[in-house]
Parts: sequence; C-alpha cells; structure tokens
Amino acid sequence: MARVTMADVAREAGVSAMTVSNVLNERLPVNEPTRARVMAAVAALGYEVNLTARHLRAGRTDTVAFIVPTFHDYFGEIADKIAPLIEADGRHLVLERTSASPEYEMAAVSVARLQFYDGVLLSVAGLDRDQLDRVRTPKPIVLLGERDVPDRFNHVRLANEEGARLATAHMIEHGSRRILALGCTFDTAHMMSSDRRAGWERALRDAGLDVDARHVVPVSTYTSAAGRDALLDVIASGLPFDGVFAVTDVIALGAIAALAESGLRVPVDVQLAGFDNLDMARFVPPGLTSVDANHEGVAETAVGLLRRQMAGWTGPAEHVVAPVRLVVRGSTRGGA
Amino acid sequence: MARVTMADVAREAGVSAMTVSNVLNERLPVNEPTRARVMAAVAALGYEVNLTARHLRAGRTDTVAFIVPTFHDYFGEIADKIAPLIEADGRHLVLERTSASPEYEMAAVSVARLQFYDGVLLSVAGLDRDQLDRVRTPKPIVLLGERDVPDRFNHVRLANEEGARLATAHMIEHGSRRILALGCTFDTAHMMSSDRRAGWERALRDAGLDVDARHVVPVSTYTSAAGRDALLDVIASGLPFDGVFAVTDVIALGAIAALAESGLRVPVDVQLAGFDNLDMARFVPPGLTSVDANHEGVAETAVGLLRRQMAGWTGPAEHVVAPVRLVVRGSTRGGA
DNA sequence: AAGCCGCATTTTATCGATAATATGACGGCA
DNA sequence: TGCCGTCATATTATCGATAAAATGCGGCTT
Repeated sequence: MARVTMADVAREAGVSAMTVSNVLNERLPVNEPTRARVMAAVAALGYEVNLTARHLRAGRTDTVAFIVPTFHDYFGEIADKIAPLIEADGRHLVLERTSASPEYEMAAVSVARLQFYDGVLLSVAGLDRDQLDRVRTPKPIVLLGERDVPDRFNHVRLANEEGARLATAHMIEHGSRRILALGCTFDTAHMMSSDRRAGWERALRDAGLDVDARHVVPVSTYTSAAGRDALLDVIASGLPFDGVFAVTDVIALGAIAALAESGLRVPVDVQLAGFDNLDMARFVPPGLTSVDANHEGVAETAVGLLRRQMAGWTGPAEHVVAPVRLVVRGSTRGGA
Repeated sequence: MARVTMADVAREAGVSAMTVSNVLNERLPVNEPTRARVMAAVAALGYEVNLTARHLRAGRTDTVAFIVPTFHDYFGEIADKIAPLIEADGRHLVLERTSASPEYEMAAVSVARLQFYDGVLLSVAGLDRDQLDRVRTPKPIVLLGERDVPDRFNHVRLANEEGARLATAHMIEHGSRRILALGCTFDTAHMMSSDRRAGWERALRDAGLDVDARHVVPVSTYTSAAGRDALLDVIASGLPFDGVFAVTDVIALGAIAALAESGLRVPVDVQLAGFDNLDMARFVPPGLTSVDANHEGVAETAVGLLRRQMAGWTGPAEHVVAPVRLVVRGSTRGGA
C-alpha cells in the first residue's frame, strides 16, 4: 500500500524531489549522470507519478470525458471513433453516462465532476436549453446532440431534417405513398424526434402527398423493443402503410422484427429506412437503408473544437451542422 | 476561472475552513446556526468541492473504472448493467478502453492510472496470464473475461464450454450434422475462441459425430464484417455445412448477412446460433438463438466481489464461472 | 468556589507534485 | 585576482481539502 513517492526516488538517487520531477517531465535540463541516477532509482523503486497530486498542482489531467446518455449502441460506436483522436494528442478518453435523465446529466456536468477533466464532450439528451444555460464552467466543453443549446457553447449536430427528407424522398421515389414516421413527434422544440419528422414532412409535401398525423408514431423509449411494439400496434390497428422511416437504426431494427413477425416483406410490401447507419445496418438482412451520420466526421469536428478550446482559444462558439448522406441498402427498393 | 475554495466560503461565513468541511461532510457535529451560515455562504458563492484535492488528502475518489477492449456492442451493453450497481453505492462508474491491445491494456492498469479510482473492473482481452501477473497494485480489482488469469485476482468468467455445447447440441438435436464453429480456434490456452470450440467439439462427440478440423473457421477480428467474410469464404470453397455456431452474436450477425447473400435460408438450410444474447438477437429476423451470458448476473457478481474488496476484505480471491443458458429463437429449428 | 468534562471550533500538519525562486559552483574575462 | 554570468540543482511555497491535535468556553459536580 505504501506508495513510492517522488521523495523516495530523490532520496535513493541522492538528489532533490525537484530534480526527479525535472527528469521525468523534461522541464529544466538535467546533467546526464544525474539523469541516469534518477532513472535508475525510478526503475529500482518502481516509481509512478501520482496523477492526482500532479493534477492538483499543475491543473491538468490529460483526460477528456465523453458524457453519454447510455453506453451502448450509437454512443458506444461514436465513442470508439472519438477515442483515437483524443489519444493522438497524448490524452485519455473516459466515458461517463447519465442514464438520459436530466438530474444525472446535471450532476455529470456539475463543476465538481468536470474538475477531473481537461475537457468534456457532452452528448445532450435530457437537458433543455435553460438547464444547459445554468451550466457555468470555464472548462472546455463541446456539446453533441440534436437539441437546442445556448449560443455560448460549441455544438455539433446532424442535418436531421435533411437526412429524414432524403430517406423519405427515396422511399417515395420507389413507390411508397403511406410512410410512417416511427419514433417521431410533433414537438415544437428542436429535438431529434421533431426535426426528423419535419424532414419526413417536407419530403411528403415536396412530392405532393398528404401529411397524415396518424402516420407519426411515437415510441416510449429509443429501443428496438419500443419500436417493435409501436409498429405492431399500428399493424394491429389496421392503418395501412407501405413505408417506414424510423427515427434511429435501433428503432428500425425493432420495426424489422415487427414486420417479419407480421409477415410483411421488406422491401416488397413495406420499405424501411433508418438513421445513424450503425455497423449493424450493413448486416441485418436485407440490409438497412440508413441516413449516414458520418460518425468519424462528427467525431473529428467535435474533437477539433474541443482541442481548440483546450489550447486556450476564446473566440466565439461554433455551431456545426454535420452533413449526412443516404446509404441505400436492401430494405428499400433502390437497394441491391 | 478563479474557482471558489473552501477558504473563501469560510471567510464569507466567518468560520474556519475545517468547519466548512465538517458541515459539508457531516463528520463532526456543527451547531445549527453555524451550519446555516456555512450553507448560506456555500449557496451565495456557488461553492463546489474540489474532488482532486479531496482525493489527494482523503485517498478516495468514489469512482470505479470499467476498462474494456472497445466501447461498443457487448461491452457497452454490460457496462449499462454495471453502472446502476455502482451508483447504488453512491459511486460513479467511468469507462476506459484499451483497443484490445496488450500495450494499451498494460497502460490502463498502470499504477498511475489506477490511482484515479477506488476500484477497477478490468475486461481482459489482450493480456495473458504472465502479463497480468506483473500487475502489482493494491487497488481493489476484479477481472472479467474468458482468459486464464493469475489466482490472486478475483475473476468472473462464463461457462464457455457449456454454452457452446448447449448451442451445438441443440442444433444437432434439430437435424444439423455439419456444424461450423465460426470464430473458434484450436488454441490450447484457455480463451474464448478455444473454450467455446471445446464445447462445440464435445457436443459433436456426445452425439457420435466426427470432428472435422475444416469446420473450425477462424475470424480476423471479432466483428460482423470479419464473420461475414469468413463464412463467405467457406461457402465459396464448397465445403458443405448445415449449421453454424458463431462464437459471438456479433459474428453471428455477419453470418446472417453471408447466408442471406448466398441464398441460404435460416433455419431451413442452415441453423445458426450465437453467444452473448445481445439485445439485437431478439430482433434480427428470424430471431437469433443465442447462449445467454446473463449480463445482469455477471454484473452483480463482479460488482459484489469488487465491493467486498473496497470494503477492506482481504480473503482469498474468488474465481466465479457464471452459468449460461440457451435462448432458442427462430434461427434454429426448435424456435418459433 | 475550584476543578473537570464535554462539546464546538480552530490550528497545524499533511497528501505528492511542481512553479517560482534561491543557491552555489565553475569558467571567462579584464 | 576579483567580478559576473551561466548552468545545474536545491529550497520554499503552493494547489485545496481534511485528519489529528489543540483550544476555549460554559455547565456541572462536590
């Protein structure tokens, strides 16, 4: 338990603690013989720096947090894209989760927790603009996610409306006329479910089709199970449809299950498109057409903004809308 | 930037810093009027404790790390099970990843990084027994994963052989005679790919079937893409088979894609079973039969062992083999 | 009335590293 | 020979909280 400290190393090498620090951090020059003696002592005692003490004194942790609603699916995939970018700067990435609940999210961005990190990427799921506005921290922070955020934060979001429009228009082009917006809502605040609904709506209008409010089908949570249940309810209700735009790929997977169970063939009877282009979308038969959110591009943009802040930049915050593109696969009739 | 410190609060409230600490931590009793004054000062100044300073002095972070090879899929799902258990004790869970590379994994368990945490759950993917044996830390630590580990570590692993045997026997029972072991290997060291192969082999022998080495098909990485490619190669080679035991569900998803592309019907032409019972397995048509690894049970066991260590227990380490069961779905003929 | 005790609060020392500053040895130059 | 500058290394102070020990005060006992 008795950890080896810098003072122990200093004693062993017959120098002062400061010299050990200088050797290890290459801050001030140290003569070669002294250096060698220090290194030998470090090796002999198996010394490792106490990062907590360094943090307290030097004010730096070389660690960045990515705070997510949940660890799995979308966020897990994007975190794996972010990690190498952070590591390239010699920093460490850690994930924390908020359970998508506003209280947890507030707690996660409390000044206390943020002190552990040199910078924070926060995926906003539960907090609204006003709650975010109460977050007053000088920490470099970049927000990710589809909700509205205060201007003073750097923010990266997706072209939600455009993506939904692309997917919906594609299904219309290939013959669908009654397309469900599964997991969407008529909320007025900007958020994922409403922005994507707006895109779905625009595609319909562009094609001269009616917007039927019954086609907007909410889900209880953003899980495959909820997507499946919601779609089964629609099928049971007898409401006719020949296409499904699912607000996320996870929901789309639930839709695939519901359609299969109900004997509806994809894409012959019903076309289906999702959003996010998760890895899974390539492999689930017949291949899920999906709006590609360009995880890597989003990761690079967000990390770039964060890096700039950590380097001391204090210019105005940026609000980036990441472009999307449609990846066509077998679940729509344009696909293979 | 100028953070509010405990000394600032003390000055504002007209007491000493120690009294502020006592109020906030409820360590020593403090008179109500004083308490109220301190709380008022805390609120007025918006004070939040500096967790780094507390950590340095008190030696406690109230944070547990779960160190995983990658953030997505299996580990993301299990992390979401672990998080609530850690939070129930008033602690925080953070994830770190190692990219499944031994160097990163060694770095992640370096004494330096571990100092940030009160305890560590380490999912071993890259390190072998000898490398792990070099990890000498007094930190509470519990290992997860299918590799052999030194006795002195607490360890939770799955009943790999039994799970693979169950899945394979189930497919034999329903008529398969030539079952591939996709993603398995003939390695002699205990690891996921070889233990599960052993279970597959045992099921074959139990049924009086030959073990054909060509049926053991390795994959380059544990990804769906690699699973798909490997199975497509087998199909192209003309080697006949009528069942696939995939070493993980992620690999199984790749197999589903390969079979679909090749016009082979599941489960009519080929039965398929995976391992892990990821959420996805319920929803991918026709439903993926899978060995359920009981994520929640594993999470509870691992956290229980960790909790005990963090509470000061120093008895001998435990090596738990978590039981598994087969969840039958449409990808095998016993399913719906 | 003297002494002691319990309780609230303060003081001091400390966790381990590092920024800022001080010291001291040596070489160069007039 | 004496002074100064340079470079390597040592000292001191500090980051902010907290454990442990010290103080001080009023009440109770005898």
